Amino acid sequence: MTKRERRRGSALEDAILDAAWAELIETGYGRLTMESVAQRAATSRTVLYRRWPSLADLAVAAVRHNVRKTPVEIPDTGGLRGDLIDILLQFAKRGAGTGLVLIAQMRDYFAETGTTPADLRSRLAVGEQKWMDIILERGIARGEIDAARVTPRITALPADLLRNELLMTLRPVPRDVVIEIVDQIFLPLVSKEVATALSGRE
Amino acid sequence: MTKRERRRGSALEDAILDAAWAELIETGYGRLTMESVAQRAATSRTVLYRRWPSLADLAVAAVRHNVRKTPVEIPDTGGLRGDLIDILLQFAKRGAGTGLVLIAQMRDYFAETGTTPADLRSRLAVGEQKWMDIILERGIARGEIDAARVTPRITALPADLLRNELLMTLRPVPRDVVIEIVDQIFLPLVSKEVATALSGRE
DNA sequence: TCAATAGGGTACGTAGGCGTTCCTTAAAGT
DNA sequence: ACTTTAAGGAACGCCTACGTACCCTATTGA
Repeated sequence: MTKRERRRGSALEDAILDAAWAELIETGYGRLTMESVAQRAATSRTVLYRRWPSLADLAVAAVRHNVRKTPVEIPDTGGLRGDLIDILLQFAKRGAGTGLVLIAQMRDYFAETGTTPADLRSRLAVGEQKWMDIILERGIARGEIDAARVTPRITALPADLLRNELLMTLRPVPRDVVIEIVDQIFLPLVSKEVATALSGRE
Repeated sequence: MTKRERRRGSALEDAILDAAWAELIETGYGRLTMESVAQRAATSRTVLYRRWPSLADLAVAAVRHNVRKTPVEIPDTGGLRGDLIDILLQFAKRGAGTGLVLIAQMRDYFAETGTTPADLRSRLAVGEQKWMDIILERGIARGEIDAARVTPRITALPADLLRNELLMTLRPVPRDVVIEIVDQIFLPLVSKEVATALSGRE
Protein backbone atom coordinates (compact mmCIF):
# COMPACT_ATOMS: atom_id res chain seq x y z
CA MET A 1 0.00 0.00 0.00
CA THR A 2 2.81 2.38 -0.70
CA LYS A 3 1.02 3.52 -3.80
CA ARG A 4 -2.44 4.28 -2.57
CA GLU A 5 -4.40 5.46 0.38
CA ARG A 6 -4.97 3.18 3.27
CA ARG A 7 -8.52 2.10 3.72
CA ARG A 8 -9.95 1.72 7.17
CA GLY A 9 -13.08 0.40 8.83
CA SER A 10 -16.07 -0.32 6.68
CA ALA A 11 -14.46 0.84 3.47
CA LEU A 12 -11.80 -1.81 3.91
CA GLU A 13 -14.30 -4.42 5.00
CA ASP A 14 -16.52 -3.82 2.02
CA ALA A 15 -13.55 -4.11 -0.29
CA ILE A 16 -12.56 -7.38 1.31
CA LEU A 17 -16.04 -8.83 1.18
CA ASP A 18 -16.47 -7.78 -2.45
CA ALA A 19 -13.15 -9.42 -3.25
CA ALA A 20 -14.12 -12.56 -1.40
CA TRP A 21 -17.38 -12.75 -3.30
CA ALA A 22 -15.65 -12.29 -6.62
CA GLU A 23 -13.10 -14.98 -5.78
CA LEU A 24 -15.81 -17.32 -4.58
CA ILE A 25 -17.72 -16.90 -7.83
CA GLU A 26 -14.57 -17.44 -9.85
CA THR A 27 -13.04 -20.40 -8.14
CA GLY A 28 -15.74 -21.94 -6.02
CA TYR A 29 -15.18 -22.61 -2.37
CA GLY A 30 -12.80 -25.45 -2.98
CA ARG A 31 -10.12 -23.24 -4.38
CA LEU A 32 -10.85 -20.17 -2.29
CA THR A 33 -7.94 -19.14 -0.11
CA MET A 34 -7.25 -16.39 2.33
CA GLU A 35 -4.29 -15.34 0.24
CA SER A 36 -6.29 -15.08 -2.98
CA VAL A 37 -8.91 -12.93 -1.29
CA ALA A 38 -6.28 -10.78 0.35
CA GLN A 39 -4.54 -10.24 -2.95
CA ARG A 40 -7.70 -9.37 -4.74
CA ALA A 41 -8.59 -6.92 -2.00
CA ALA A 42 -5.05 -5.51 -2.10
CA THR A 43 -4.56 -6.21 1.56
CA SER A 44 -2.84 -8.81 3.70
CA ARG A 45 -4.03 -12.00 5.33
CA THR A 46 -3.28 -10.54 8.72
CA VAL A 47 -6.03 -8.00 8.09
CA LEU A 48 -8.46 -10.76 7.17
CA TYR A 49 -7.66 -12.77 10.26
CA ARG A 50 -8.26 -9.72 12.39
CA ARG A 51 -11.89 -9.91 11.40
CA TRP A 52 -12.74 -13.45 10.48
CA PRO A 53 -11.35 -16.51 12.26
CA SER A 54 -11.53 -18.76 9.25
CA LEU A 55 -12.05 -18.95 5.55
CA ALA A 56 -15.52 -20.37 6.04
CA ASP A 57 -16.52 -17.41 8.18
CA LEU A 58 -15.22 -15.07 5.54
CA ALA A 59 -17.13 -16.89 2.83
CA VAL A 60 -20.36 -16.73 4.78
CA ALA A 61 -19.80 -13.05 5.41
CA ALA A 62 -19.14 -12.47 1.72
CA VAL A 63 -22.40 -14.10 0.72
CA ARG A 64 -24.30 -12.15 3.32
CA HIS A 65 -22.64 -8.92 2.22
CA ASN A 66 -23.47 -9.48 -1.41
CA VAL A 67 -27.08 -10.30 -0.61
CA ARG A 68 -27.52 -7.24 1.56
CA LYS A 69 -25.94 -5.06 -1.05
CA THR A 70 -28.59 -6.07 -3.50
CA PRO A 71 -31.97 -5.02 -2.23
CA VAL A 72 -35.09 -6.65 -3.57
CA GLU A 73 -37.77 -4.42 -4.94
CA ILE A 74 -41.31 -5.60 -4.81
CA PRO A 75 -42.52 -5.68 -8.39
CA ASP A 76 -45.92 -4.49 -9.43
CA THR A 77 -46.63 -5.70 -12.89
CA GLY A 78 -50.33 -5.92 -12.26
CA GLY A 79 -50.38 -9.70 -12.46
CA LEU A 80 -49.07 -12.72 -10.63
CA ARG A 81 -47.04 -14.06 -13.51
CA GLY A 82 -45.20 -10.84 -14.15
CA ASP A 83 -44.50 -10.35 -10.48
CA LEU A 84 -43.13 -13.85 -10.16
CA ILE A 85 -40.86 -13.57 -13.14
CA ASP A 86 -39.59 -10.21 -11.95
CA ILE A 87 -38.88 -11.35 -8.42
CA LEU A 88 -37.19 -14.56 -9.51
CA LEU A 89 -34.95 -12.63 -11.85
CA GLN A 90 -34.07 -10.43 -8.92
CA PHE A 91 -33.30 -13.46 -6.80
CA ALA A 92 -31.10 -14.80 -9.57
CA LYS A 93 -29.25 -11.53 -9.91
CA ARG A 94 -28.86 -11.14 -6.20
CA GLY A 95 -26.69 -14.17 -5.94
CA ALA A 96 -28.01 -15.67 -2.76
CA GLY A 97 -28.74 -18.95 -4.45
CA THR A 98 -25.36 -18.88 -6.09
CA GLY A 99 -23.67 -18.16 -2.80
CA LEU A 100 -25.51 -20.97 -1.09
CA VAL A 101 -24.60 -23.47 -3.77
CA LEU A 102 -20.98 -22.40 -3.56
CA ILE A 103 -20.68 -22.60 0.17
CA ALA A 104 -22.84 -25.67 0.63
CA GLN A 105 -19.64 -27.66 0.44
CA MET A 106 -18.21 -26.29 3.65
CA ARG A 107 -18.58 -29.63 5.38
CA ASP A 108 -16.30 -28.81 8.28
CA TYR A 109 -18.16 -25.60 8.94
CA PHE A 110 -21.51 -27.35 9.03
CA ALA A 111 -20.15 -30.20 11.13
CA GLU A 112 -18.59 -27.81 13.65
CA THR A 113 -21.63 -25.60 13.95
CA GLY A 114 -24.08 -28.47 13.81
CA THR A 115 -25.97 -26.74 11.03
CA THR A 116 -26.93 -27.34 7.42
CA PRO A 117 -27.05 -25.23 4.29
CA ALA A 118 -30.76 -24.88 4.90
CA ASP A 119 -30.03 -23.36 8.31
CA LEU A 120 -27.50 -21.05 6.77
CA ARG A 121 -30.05 -19.86 4.27
CA SER A 122 -32.29 -18.80 7.17
CA ARG A 123 -29.44 -17.26 9.09
CA LEU A 124 -28.30 -15.24 6.14
CA ALA A 125 -31.74 -13.72 6.16
CA VAL A 126 -31.79 -14.24 2.47
CA GLY A 127 -35.40 -13.41 2.59
CA GLU A 128 -36.58 -15.36 -0.42
CA GLN A 129 -39.52 -16.69 1.50
CA LYS A 130 -40.54 -13.23 2.68
CA TRP A 131 -40.79 -11.81 -0.82
CA MET A 132 -42.54 -14.90 -2.09
CA ASP A 133 -45.09 -14.58 0.68
CA ILE A 134 -45.80 -10.99 -0.32
CA ILE A 135 -46.24 -11.89 -3.97
CA LEU A 136 -48.44 -14.84 -3.13
CA GLU A 137 -50.62 -12.86 -0.76
CA ARG A 138 -51.16 -10.37 -3.52
CA GLY A 139 -52.10 -13.15 -5.87
CA ILE A 140 -54.53 -14.50 -3.33
CA ALA A 141 -56.08 -11.07 -2.85
CA ARG A 142 -56.44 -10.68 -6.60
CA GLY A 143 -58.14 -14.05 -6.84
CA GLU A 144 -55.36 -15.46 -9.00
CA ILE A 145 -54.20 -17.98 -6.41
CA ASP A 146 -55.94 -20.76 -4.60
CA ALA A 147 -54.74 -20.25 -1.03
CA ALA A 148 -55.36 -23.88 -0.21
CA ARG A 149 -52.59 -24.85 -2.61
CA VAL A 150 -49.91 -22.75 -1.00
CA THR A 151 -47.65 -24.88 1.17
CA PRO A 152 -44.18 -24.06 2.47
CA ARG A 153 -42.70 -26.47 -0.04
CA ILE A 154 -44.57 -24.88 -2.90
CA THR A 155 -43.66 -21.39 -1.72
CA ALA A 156 -40.02 -22.42 -1.70
CA LEU A 157 -40.24 -24.22 -5.02
CA PRO A 158 -39.11 -21.49 -7.41
CA ALA A 159 -36.05 -20.64 -5.37
CA ASP A 160 -35.32 -24.35 -4.98
CA LEU A 161 -35.43 -24.80 -8.72
CA LEU A 162 -33.24 -21.76 -9.33
CA ARG A 163 -30.72 -23.25 -6.96
CA ASN A 164 -30.80 -26.59 -8.68
CA GLU A 165 -30.26 -24.90 -12.01
CA LEU A 166 -27.25 -23.10 -10.60
CA LEU A 167 -25.85 -26.31 -9.20
CA MET A 168 -26.16 -28.15 -12.45
CA THR A 169 -24.99 -25.52 -14.89
CA LEU A 170 -22.59 -23.47 -12.78
CA ARG A 171 -23.95 -20.46 -14.61
CA PRO A 172 -26.42 -17.67 -13.98
CA VAL A 173 -29.98 -18.76 -14.62
CA PRO A 174 -31.17 -17.39 -17.97
CA ARG A 175 -34.42 -15.53 -18.24
CA ASP A 176 -36.10 -18.19 -20.33
CA VAL A 177 -35.46 -20.80 -17.66
CA VAL A 178 -37.06 -18.52 -15.09
CA ILE A 179 -40.07 -18.15 -17.34
CA GLU A 180 -40.24 -21.89 -17.84
CA ILE A 181 -40.21 -22.50 -14.11
CA VAL A 182 -43.01 -20.00 -13.61
CA ASP A 183 -45.17 -21.11 -16.53
CA GLN A 184 -44.70 -24.86 -16.47
CA ILE A 185 -44.45 -25.51 -12.82
CA PHE A 186 -45.30 -22.78 -10.43
CA LEU A 187 -48.34 -21.18 -11.94
CA PRO A 188 -50.10 -24.45 -12.73
CA LEU A 189 -49.55 -25.46 -9.11
CA VAL A 190 -51.01 -22.42 -7.43
CA SER A 191 -53.41 -20.91 -9.89
CA LYS A 192 -57.03 -20.86 -9.02
CA GLU A 193 -58.18 -21.58 -12.52
CA VAL A 194 -55.84 -23.27 -14.92
CA ALA A 195 -57.49 -21.67 -17.87
CA THR A 196 -56.88 -18.23 -16.42
CA ALA A 197 -53.21 -18.89 -15.86
CA LEU A 198 -52.70 -20.24 -19.35
CA SER A 199 -54.37 -17.31 -20.99
CA GLY A 200 -51.93 -15.05 -19.19
CA ARG A 201 -49.06 -16.47 -21.21
CA GLU A 202 -47.26 -14.49 -23.83
CA MET B 1 -0.35 -56.09 2.43
CA THR B 2 1.84 -58.47 4.28
CA LYS B 3 -1.16 -59.78 6.11
CA ARG B 4 -3.65 -60.54 3.38
CA GLU B 5 -4.00 -61.75 -0.15
CA ARG B 6 -3.22 -59.41 -2.93
CA ARG B 7 -6.18 -58.29 -4.92
CA ARG B 8 -5.89 -57.85 -8.64
CA GLY B 9 -7.88 -56.46 -11.52
CA SER B 10 -11.53 -55.81 -10.98
CA ALA B 11 -11.56 -57.04 -7.41
CA LEU B 12 -9.04 -54.37 -6.55
CA GLU B 13 -10.81 -51.74 -8.61
CA ASP B 14 -14.13 -52.42 -6.99
CA ALA B 15 -12.53 -52.14 -3.58
CA ILE B 16 -10.96 -48.84 -4.51
CA LEU B 17 -14.15 -47.41 -5.95
CA ASP B 18 -16.16 -48.51 -2.94
CA ALA B 19 -13.60 -46.87 -0.69
CA ALA B 20 -13.66 -43.71 -2.76
CA TRP B 21 -17.43 -43.57 -2.55
CA ALA B 22 -17.40 -44.06 1.19
CA GLU B 23 -14.78 -41.36 1.62
CA LEU B 24 -16.67 -38.99 -0.66
CA ILE B 25 -19.83 -39.46 1.36
CA GLU B 26 -17.98 -38.93 4.59
CA THR B 27 -15.87 -35.94 3.80
CA GLY B 28 -17.32 -34.39 0.68
CA TYR B 29 -15.15 -33.68 -2.30
CA GLY B 30 -13.35 -30.83 -0.59
CA ARG B 31 -11.57 -33.05 1.84
CA LEU B 32 -11.25 -36.09 -0.38
CA THR B 33 -7.64 -37.08 -0.98
CA MET B 34 -5.89 -39.78 -2.90
CA GLU B 35 -4.21 -40.84 0.31
CA SER B 36 -7.45 -41.17 2.25
CA VAL B 37 -8.99 -43.31 -0.48
CA ALA B 38 -5.86 -45.41 -0.76
CA GLN B 39 -5.81 -46.00 2.96
CA ARG B 40 -9.44 -46.92 3.11
CA ALA B 41 -8.95 -49.34 0.25
CA ALA B 42 -5.83 -50.74 1.94
CA THR B 43 -3.70 -49.94 -1.05
CA SER B 44 -1.24 -47.29 -2.15
CA ARG B 45 -1.57 -44.11 -4.13
CA THR B 46 0.63 -45.51 -6.82
CA VAL B 47 -2.05 -48.07 -7.53
CA LEU B 48 -4.68 -45.36 -7.80
CA TYR B 49 -2.57 -43.31 -10.17
CA ARG B 50 -2.13 -46.35 -12.40
CA ARG B 51 -5.80 -46.18 -13.12
CA TRP B 52 -7.01 -42.66 -12.66
CA PRO B 53 -4.97 -39.57 -13.58
CA SER B 54 -6.55 -37.37 -10.97
CA LEU B 55 -8.71 -37.24 -7.92
CA ALA B 56 -11.58 -35.82 -9.94
CA ASP B 57 -11.47 -38.76 -12.32
CA LEU B 58 -11.50 -41.13 -9.40
CA ALA B 59 -14.45 -39.35 -7.84
CA VAL B 60 -16.44 -39.49 -11.05
CA ALA B 61 -15.60 -43.18 -11.38
CA ALA B 62 -16.70 -43.80 -7.82
CA VAL B 63 -20.07 -42.19 -8.39
CA ARG B 64 -20.55 -44.12 -11.59
CA HIS B 65 -19.54 -47.34 -9.91
CA ASN B 66 -21.95 -46.83 -7.06
CA VAL B 67 -24.81 -46.01 -9.37
CA ARG B 68 -24.19 -49.06 -11.53
CA LYS B 69 -23.96 -51.25 -8.50
CA THR B 70 -27.46 -50.28 -7.52
CA PRO B 71 -29.91 -51.34 -10.19
CA VAL B 72 -33.30 -49.74 -10.39
CA GLU B 73 -36.32 -51.96 -10.40
CA ILE B 74 -39.41 -50.77 -12.14
CA PRO B 75 -42.13 -50.71 -9.51
CA ASP B 76 -45.62 -51.95 -10.19
CA THR B 77 -47.87 -50.75 -7.44
CA GLY B 78 -50.86 -50.54 -9.70
CA GLY B 79 -50.98 -46.78 -9.53
CA LEU B 80 -48.98 -43.74 -10.55
CA ARG B 81 -48.51 -42.40 -7.07
CA GLY B 82 -47.17 -45.61 -5.62
CA ASP B 83 -44.85 -46.09 -8.56
CA LEU B 84 -43.51 -42.58 -8.24
CA ILE B 85 -42.85 -42.87 -4.53
CA ASP B 86 -41.16 -46.20 -4.98
CA ILE B 87 -38.92 -45.06 -7.80
CA LEU B 88 -37.94 -41.85 -6.06
CA LEU B 89 -37.01 -43.79 -2.95
CA GLN B 90 -34.87 -45.97 -5.17
CA PHE B 91 -33.23 -42.92 -6.68
CA ALA B 92 -32.55 -41.60 -3.20
CA LYS B 93 -31.04 -44.86 -2.06
CA ARG B 94 -29.00 -45.24 -5.18
CA GLY B 95 -26.94 -42.22 -4.38
CA ALA B 96 -26.67 -40.71 -7.83
CA GLY B 97 -28.12 -37.44 -6.68
CA THR B 98 -25.88 -37.50 -3.66
CA GLY B 99 -22.86 -38.18 -5.80
CA LEU B 100 -23.74 -35.38 -8.17
CA VAL B 101 -24.16 -32.88 -5.36
CA LEU B 102 -20.85 -33.92 -3.88
CA ILE B 103 -18.86 -33.72 -7.08
CA ALA B 104 -20.60 -30.65 -8.48
CA GLN B 105 -17.86 -28.64 -6.85
CA MET B 106 -15.10 -29.98 -9.06
CA ARG B 107 -14.66 -26.64 -10.75
CA ASP B 108 -11.31 -27.42 -12.29
CA TYR B 109 -12.63 -30.63 -13.74
CA PHE B 110 -15.58 -28.90 -15.34
CA ALA B 111 -13.43 -26.05 -16.58
CA GLU B 112 -10.88 -28.41 -18.10
CA THR B 113 -13.43 -30.62 -19.75
CA GLY B 114 -15.70 -27.76 -20.76
CA THR B 115 -18.61 -29.53 -19.17
CA THR B 116 -21.15 -28.96 -16.39
CA PRO B 117 -22.65 -31.10 -13.67
CA ALA B 118 -25.68 -31.47 -15.90
CA ASP B 119 -23.46 -32.94 -18.61
CA LEU B 120 -21.91 -35.26 -16.11
CA ARG B 121 -25.30 -36.48 -15.06
CA SER B 122 -25.97 -37.49 -18.63
CA ARG B 123 -22.54 -39.03 -19.04
CA LEU B 124 -22.90 -41.05 -15.91
CA ALA B 125 -25.93 -42.58 -17.53
CA VAL B 126 -27.67 -42.13 -14.26
CA GLY B 127 -30.85 -42.92 -15.99
CA GLU B 128 -33.28 -41.04 -13.86
CA GLN B 129 -35.01 -39.70 -16.94
CA LYS B 130 -35.35 -43.14 -18.46
CA TRP B 131 -37.15 -44.58 -15.47
CA MET B 132 -39.29 -41.51 -15.12
CA ASP B 133 -40.29 -41.82 -18.75
CA ILE B 134 -41.35 -45.42 -18.20
CA ILE B 135 -43.43 -44.54 -15.15
CA LEU B 136 -45.01 -41.61 -16.91
CA GLU B 137 -45.85 -43.59 -20.01
CA ARG B 138 -47.57 -46.08 -17.80
CA GLY B 139 -49.52 -43.32 -16.15
CA ILE B 140 -50.51 -41.97 -19.54
CA ALA B 141 -51.64 -45.41 -20.68
CA ARG B 142 -53.67 -45.81 -17.51
CA GLY B 143 -55.32 -42.46 -18.07
CA GLU B 144 -53.85 -41.03 -14.89
CA ILE B 145 -51.66 -38.51 -16.63
CA ASP B 146 -52.39 -35.73 -19.05
CA ALA B 147 -49.67 -36.23 -21.65
CA ALA B 148 -49.85 -32.59 -22.69
CA ARG B 149 -48.51 -31.62 -19.29
CA VAL B 150 -45.38 -33.70 -19.48
CA THR B 151 -42.38 -31.56 -20.36
CA PRO B 152 -38.69 -32.35 -19.92
CA ARG B 153 -38.56 -29.95 -17.02
CA ILE B 154 -41.54 -31.55 -15.34
CA THR B 155 -40.15 -35.03 -15.96
CA ALA B 156 -36.92 -33.99 -14.31
CA LEU B 157 -38.65 -32.20 -11.46
CA PRO B 158 -38.73 -34.93 -8.80
CA ALA B 159 -35.07 -35.76 -9.21
CA ASP B 160 -34.27 -32.04 -9.22
CA LEU B 161 -36.08 -31.60 -5.96
CA LEU B 162 -34.40 -34.62 -4.40
CA ARG B 163 -31.09 -33.12 -5.36
CA ASN B 164 -31.96 -29.78 -3.86
CA GLU B 165 -32.99 -31.49 -0.65
CA LEU B 166 -29.66 -33.27 -0.52
CA LEU B 167 -27.81 -30.05 -1.13
CA MET B 168 -29.58 -28.21 1.61
CA THR B 169 -29.64 -30.83 4.32
CA LEU B 170 -26.51 -32.87 3.55
CA ARG B 171 -28.55 -35.89 4.55
CA PRO B 172 -30.43 -38.70 2.86
CA VAL B 173 -33.90 -37.62 1.79
CA PRO B 174 -36.48 -39.00 4.22
CA ARG B 175 -39.49 -40.88 2.97
CA ASP B 176 -41.97 -38.23 4.05
CA VAL B 177 -40.18 -35.62 1.97
CA VAL B 178 -40.40 -37.89 -1.05
CA ILE B 179 -44.11 -38.29 -0.44
CA GLU B 180 -44.52 -34.55 -0.08
CA ILE B 181 -42.77 -33.92 -3.38
CA VAL B 182 -45.01 -36.46 -5.11
CA ASP B 183 -48.26 -35.36 -3.50
CA GLN B 184 -47.89 -31.61 -3.34
CA ILE B 185 -45.97 -30.94 -6.48
CA PHE B 186 -45.61 -33.67 -9.02
CA LEU B 187 -49.00 -35.27 -9.05
CA PRO B 188 -50.95 -32.02 -9.15
CA LEU B 189 -48.82 -31.01 -12.12
CA VAL B 190 -49.32 -34.05 -14.29
CA SER B 191 -52.55 -35.57 -13.22
CA LYS B 192 -55.36 -35.64 -15.70
CA GLU B 193 -58.03 -34.89 -13.15
CA VAL B 194 -57.07 -33.24 -9.95
CA ALA B 195 -59.94 -34.83 -8.14
CA THR B 196 -58.74 -38.24 -9.20
CA ALA B 197 -55.24 -37.63 -7.95
CA LEU B 198 -56.39 -36.28 -4.63
CA SER B 199 -58.66 -39.19 -3.97
CA GLY B 200 -55.70 -41.52 -4.42
CA ARG B 201 -54.03 -40.12 -1.33
CA GLU B 202 -53.53 -42.11 1.78
C1' DT C 1 9.89 -73.01 -14.82
C1' DC C 2 10.61 -68.51 -16.32
C1' DA C 3 8.86 -64.03 -17.73
C1' DA C 4 5.70 -60.44 -17.42
C1' DT C 5 2.52 -57.85 -14.91
C1' DA C 6 1.10 -55.21 -11.38
C1' DG C 7 0.21 -54.84 -6.29
C1' DG C 8 2.16 -52.99 -2.12
C1' DG C 9 5.22 -49.96 0.03
C1' DT C 10 8.57 -46.33 0.81
C1' DA C 11 10.77 -42.15 0.06
C1' DC C 12 11.54 -37.84 -2.19
C1' DG C 13 10.92 -33.13 -3.70
C1' DT C 14 7.79 -29.63 -4.39
C1' DA C 15 4.03 -26.58 -3.89
C1' DG C 16 0.55 -24.44 -1.56
C1' DG C 17 -1.78 -22.79 2.27
C1' DC C 18 -2.42 -21.85 7.01
C1' DG C 19 -1.87 -19.32 11.30
C1' DT C 20 1.06 -16.44 13.56
C1' DT C 21 4.54 -12.99 14.88
C1' DC C 22 6.54 -8.75 14.34
C1' DC C 23 7.77 -4.32 12.26
C1' DT C 24 6.75 0.12 9.97
C1' DT C 25 3.77 3.69 9.42
C1' DA C 26 -0.66 5.94 7.98
C1' DA C 27 -4.71 7.60 9.99
C1' DA C 28 -7.75 8.71 13.63
C1' DG C 29 -8.47 10.24 18.32
C1' DT C 30 -7.29 13.02 22.39
C1' DA D 1 1.42 17.69 18.95
C1' DC D 2 1.39 13.29 20.89
C1' DT D 3 -0.82 8.74 21.46
C1' DT D 4 -3.39 4.99 20.00
C1' DT D 5 -5.17 2.10 16.57
C1' DA D 6 -4.88 -0.76 12.93
C1' DA D 7 -3.43 -1.28 7.97
C1' DG D 8 0.10 -3.18 5.13
C1' DG D 9 3.83 -6.14 4.57
C1' DA D 10 7.21 -9.69 5.26
C1' DA D 11 8.81 -13.73 7.22
C1' DC D 12 8.52 -17.98 9.71
C1' DG D 13 7.37 -22.69 10.88
C1' DC D 14 4.45 -26.23 10.10
C1' DC D 15 1.47 -29.22 7.79
C1' DT D 16 -0.77 -31.46 4.08
C1' DA D 17 -1.16 -33.37 -0.26
C1' DC D 18 0.46 -34.26 -4.68
C1' DG D 19 2.96 -36.68 -8.29
C1' DT D 20 6.61 -39.50 -9.02
C1' DA D 21 10.46 -42.85 -8.92
C1' DC D 22 11.90 -47.01 -7.46
C1' DC D 23 12.17 -51.48 -5.16
C1' DC D 24 10.42 -55.99 -3.70
C1' DT D 25 7.49 -59.61 -4.57
C1' DA D 26 2.95 -61.99 -5.32
C1' DT D 27 0.32 -63.56 -9.03
C1' DT D 28 -0.77 -64.73 -13.59
C1' DG D 29 0.40 -66.17 -18.16
C1' DA D 30 3.31 -68.42 -21.55
